[in-house]
Amino acid sequence: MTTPQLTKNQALVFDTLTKAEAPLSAYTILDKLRDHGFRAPLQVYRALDKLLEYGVVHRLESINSFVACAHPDENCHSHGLVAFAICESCGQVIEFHDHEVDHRLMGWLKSQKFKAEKSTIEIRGHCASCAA
Amino acid sequence: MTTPQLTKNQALVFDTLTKAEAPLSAYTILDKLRDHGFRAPLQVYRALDKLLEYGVVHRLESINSFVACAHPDENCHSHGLVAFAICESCGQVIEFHDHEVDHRLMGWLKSQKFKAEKSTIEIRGHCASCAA
DNA sequence: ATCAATTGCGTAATGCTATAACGTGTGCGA
DNA sequence: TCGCACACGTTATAGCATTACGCAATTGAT
Ligand SMILES: [Zn+2]
Ligand SMILES: [Zn+2]
Ligand SMILES: [Zn+2]
Ligand SMILES: [Zn+2]
Repeated sequence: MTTPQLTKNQALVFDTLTKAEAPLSAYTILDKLRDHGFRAPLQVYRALDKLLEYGVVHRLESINSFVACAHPDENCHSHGLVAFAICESCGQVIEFHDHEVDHRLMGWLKSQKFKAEKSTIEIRGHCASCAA
Repeated sequence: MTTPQLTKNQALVFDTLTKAEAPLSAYTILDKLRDHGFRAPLQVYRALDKLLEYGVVHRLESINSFVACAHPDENCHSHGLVAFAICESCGQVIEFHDHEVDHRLMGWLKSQKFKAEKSTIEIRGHCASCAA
């Protein structure tokens, strides 16, 4: 998927996520963009939907938040699973890919004749800095 | 973790989940239990918290729902990751465990000095019956 | 037996997350 | 010019989860 030119709203949301040091909720993004004319949640959600579609943003299901893709250049996303380690202290997210895990999971799913479409792999815990 | 005797509310919620053929949201559980005296979401959430703690119920983060554990007898949960395949047509959930995936993920996390505490692995798609 | 601490329960209020429904404007090809 | 697709703005609503308060039952010393 090649990323088309972003619209104004999409660019604002993407910028906000890119500059953030931790995942942001849709409503947090909304608050950060009020000065730029954002007034309603839907403006954020609509932009996020497109950014997710383009693959430049990920949604973290376990914390209802969004994060800019850490590997926008690699094309891993098209043929592999993405996993996230999320620090519950500082919020930092490490995004990673592992074809071994990928193959193993896909193999199991295939044996069950389950047709996979979307995947979520999220590990919550504490990062090296925060693990005291 | 050994499961203590369930309280009345906990047993009602657990029963509801056990009988269900698909994951249920907290509010759906609430509706199903109104005849048994449930009036507020908190009654459900409190019971769910305990059931999750005992490991007899799982939360599916990607669909904000809860499901009874499919392997209540095995003690896999204590030393391994749990994964779910969720059919978006019929709602059916397949719960499975794979030590290979487990080791691989944990190895990676260890290399990052990340201390894992909770994990979420959920694959959404279509089950064998629904995959037309 | 009594007191204190813990746990569960009931209710009301609130907060956070996400979508539905409606209408407007703009660009672009038929 | 018409029709269509798409982005946008606004209001209202739906869905998910927690905070806060008080009371009752249980437990476990003293
Ligand atoms: Zn990515
Ligand atoms: Zn951290
Ligand atoms: Zn289980
Ligand atoms: Zn199905």
